[in-house]
Amino acid sequence: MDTATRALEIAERLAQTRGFNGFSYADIADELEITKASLHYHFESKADLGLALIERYTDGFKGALAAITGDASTRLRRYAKLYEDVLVRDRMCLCGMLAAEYSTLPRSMQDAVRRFFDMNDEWLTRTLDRGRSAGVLGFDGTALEAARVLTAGFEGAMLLARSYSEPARFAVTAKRLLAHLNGSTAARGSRAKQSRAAARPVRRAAAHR
Amino acid sequence: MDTATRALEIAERLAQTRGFNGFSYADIADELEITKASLHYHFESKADLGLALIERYTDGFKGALAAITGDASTRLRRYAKLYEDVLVRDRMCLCGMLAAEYSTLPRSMQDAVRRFFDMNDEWLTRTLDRGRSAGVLGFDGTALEAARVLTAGFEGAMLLARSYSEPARFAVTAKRLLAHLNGSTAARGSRAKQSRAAARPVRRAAAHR
DNA sequence: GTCTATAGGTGGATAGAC
DNA sequence: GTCTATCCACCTATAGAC
Repeated sequence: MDTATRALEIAERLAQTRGFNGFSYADIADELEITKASLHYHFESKADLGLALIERYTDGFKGALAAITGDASTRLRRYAKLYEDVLVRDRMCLCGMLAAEYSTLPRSMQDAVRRFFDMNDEWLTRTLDRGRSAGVLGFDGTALEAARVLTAGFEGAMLLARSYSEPARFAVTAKRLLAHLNGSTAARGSRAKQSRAAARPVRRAAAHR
Repeated sequence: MDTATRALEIAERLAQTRGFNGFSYADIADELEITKASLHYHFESKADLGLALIERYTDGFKGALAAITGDASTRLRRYAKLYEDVLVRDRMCLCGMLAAEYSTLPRSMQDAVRRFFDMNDEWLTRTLDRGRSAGVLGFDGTALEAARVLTAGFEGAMLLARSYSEPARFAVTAKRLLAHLNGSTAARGSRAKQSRAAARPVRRAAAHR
């Protein structure tokens, strides 16, 4: 692997764990065992490095999405798994992290972050629409709205799970977010407005406080 | 207002917009029109300032939660409104922002960030449980799990809405997240697994792509 | 491609006068 | 409480030799 790529892999890990403003050329150079000056040969400025980082990440994600098969319900579970795979490596979604730092980023990086989320919106919207048409999924409103609930929920769940070092928090939340779309479960069919707590004691275990 | 408090207000705004690692003593001192040295008189270290920031924010939020009245459904809408009020001032939730930077924060601040989310978990869990018992809300699983779906969704929606300068993204997502709990709406009652798209054309306007 | 050396700036923090 | 002056570590970035 060439030096530029190795630099990107190190930078990616640092950006996902500490944020783009949380690491420096020195951190990367030290790990590569080259000097900061040499690193500037590969990436003239940190903004250039950052842009390359996002575009590489987006391409990788696009490839992962393209590799997802199955019916809509399965696809969504696999989509959630992509996030979970990032989290279990103790990382935040790169673009979720950059979204937090958004106002401090150079314009080129801001635009690239948006493109990542736009890509997610498109993939999810398509998947949700097809799932609903096929009768596999059920949800109100537009598919785009439902897509954004998922993205917000997944990104937020990652953010919080990381603060507690509890990847399971993500898994539980992701599962429930997907359950809202899964019209075919027994739970949905049997649930009513009125208090059914007493009727389903098994699901009430371990409530907080 | 005394200097320390004014410093905290400025720091709070900067932390919510740029992150804790995105501002410096110089930024605050410049706005206050005092020197950095004077600021160190009020807050010996940036870690001290950061801790005071979170504790003040948490206290304020706790007060806002205590002031919320109404049935469970109304309370949840008002809870969402608290987040929206932050967002429309072009800010991220302070602790959501700090959660992103979590691994770079001093231990004292990390613990305080967790306490903020623990407080939210408790308030939401209590509200959700009461709402379900009263028959106002309907949801599967534990109230704690449902609470965390809301927190994750709200924090994530704020994060994304800010990257697009579109507060409406938050409002739409928040509304849908709450709708999942509102067993009494006509939508829930009428929705089925099978594709009902054709039956509800009015809700299908403006799909993405 | 990688190095040494350095520029020019900013970070948080402290000493001590007023 | 606020100041001047200063420290030292770190930041991104560049010039120019090898």
